Amino acid sequence: MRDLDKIDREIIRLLLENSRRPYSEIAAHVDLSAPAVRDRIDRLSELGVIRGFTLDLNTELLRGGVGVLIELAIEPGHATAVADALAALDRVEHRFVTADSTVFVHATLGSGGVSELLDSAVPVDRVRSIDVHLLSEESWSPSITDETQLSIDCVECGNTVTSEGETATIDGTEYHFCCGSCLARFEERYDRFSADA
Amino acid sequence: MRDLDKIDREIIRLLLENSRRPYSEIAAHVDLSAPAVRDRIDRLSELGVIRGFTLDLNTELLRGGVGVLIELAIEPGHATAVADALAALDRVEHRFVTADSTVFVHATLGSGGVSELLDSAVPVDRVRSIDVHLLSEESWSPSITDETQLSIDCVECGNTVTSEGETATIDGTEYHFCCGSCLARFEERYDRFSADA
DNA sequence: ATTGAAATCGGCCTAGC
DNA sequence: GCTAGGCCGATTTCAAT
Repeated sequence: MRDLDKIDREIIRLLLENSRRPYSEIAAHVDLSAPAVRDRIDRLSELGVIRGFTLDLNTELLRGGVGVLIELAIEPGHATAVADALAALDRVEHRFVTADSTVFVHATLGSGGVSELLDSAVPVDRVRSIDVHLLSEESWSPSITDETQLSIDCVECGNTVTSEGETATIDGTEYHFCCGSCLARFEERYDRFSADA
Repeated sequence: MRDLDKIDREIIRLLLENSRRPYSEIAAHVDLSAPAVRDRIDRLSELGVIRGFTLDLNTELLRGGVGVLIELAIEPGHATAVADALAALDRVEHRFVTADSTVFVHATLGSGGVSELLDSAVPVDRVRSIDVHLLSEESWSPSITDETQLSIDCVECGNTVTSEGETATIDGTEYHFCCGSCLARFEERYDRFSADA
């Protein structure tokens, strides 16, 4: 498994700035051919590093309601479940889960307010407290630093996959492993599972 | 000034999903010609509703440091200034300013930790307290609802510009006004200012 | 209609086994 | 010496203007 190199980071930087840039323009910047740039972008997409191409909207010019940051203190162990339930909601733009089991939700309220937003999605008995911060300003400016590296977990043991790791495509899906023995163990389990089914 | 219509919102939705979509494909979806779609996207960009085309990166696969949400309680009246200072930092991805003068900053820490990040940018004497939340999960899913409308402030009086408002281009810049008299007042001041200079 | 970009393909080069 | 991965260049198809 190759890590991100300087060129990958530069391509990401250029696409963060303008994702509609033609491959040929990017190619000129990083001194490669257009197909090579495309290959790298495809690879970054398959890896999941690039989740998609999207818009930077100025939400301050759009009025679909009031912007809020909701702070939910959750029973330990249930933060991820609550966060997942919130992910499905249209009005929720960001979710942050903290190490101490608090969920921050950045959302736009409709006329129904906070209760309309949360009631359907959040299991009340797991929530210890709710704090709603009204927002007067929001901004977003994504970036990537020169130190940014890949951080992929081995699907077998959970350790971080280094450049010595291995990648295997099984039934059309790519899986990443930290070492050959994790790959072997995974394949064995996979074969057993497939045979059962 | 025209407001957002159903087609504008559909175009935004399609671009949020994939900003590299060709105009022709969008055109087929909304039943217009490709140039017409282009005109609308240009208009949305000029209005500032679309700030740019960018990437949705999976930060959980990228390791440039530790993700944190920093909560800064600021002296009333200085929140915006502090937020602006933070905007320039590379490691800061989001900033939220609340109505009660708290600034939330979503950032990725380098080896220098929080102090390295904040020391250079934040005037310490304006900060009442700092709270750092370590993040274990982050997610982003932008969307636009059917109720979303434009919300542009009149540059003369600050009121919201409705569909009855007026737009004028002065020295190459577009300005929006809630009514004709605000436009006239603005132009008069502008001429006086230009004459002085 | 013209210009330019995206997609696709065969072949080359390099690193590693 | 063989394989895999990364890149190039040419060509064809499709989009932008």
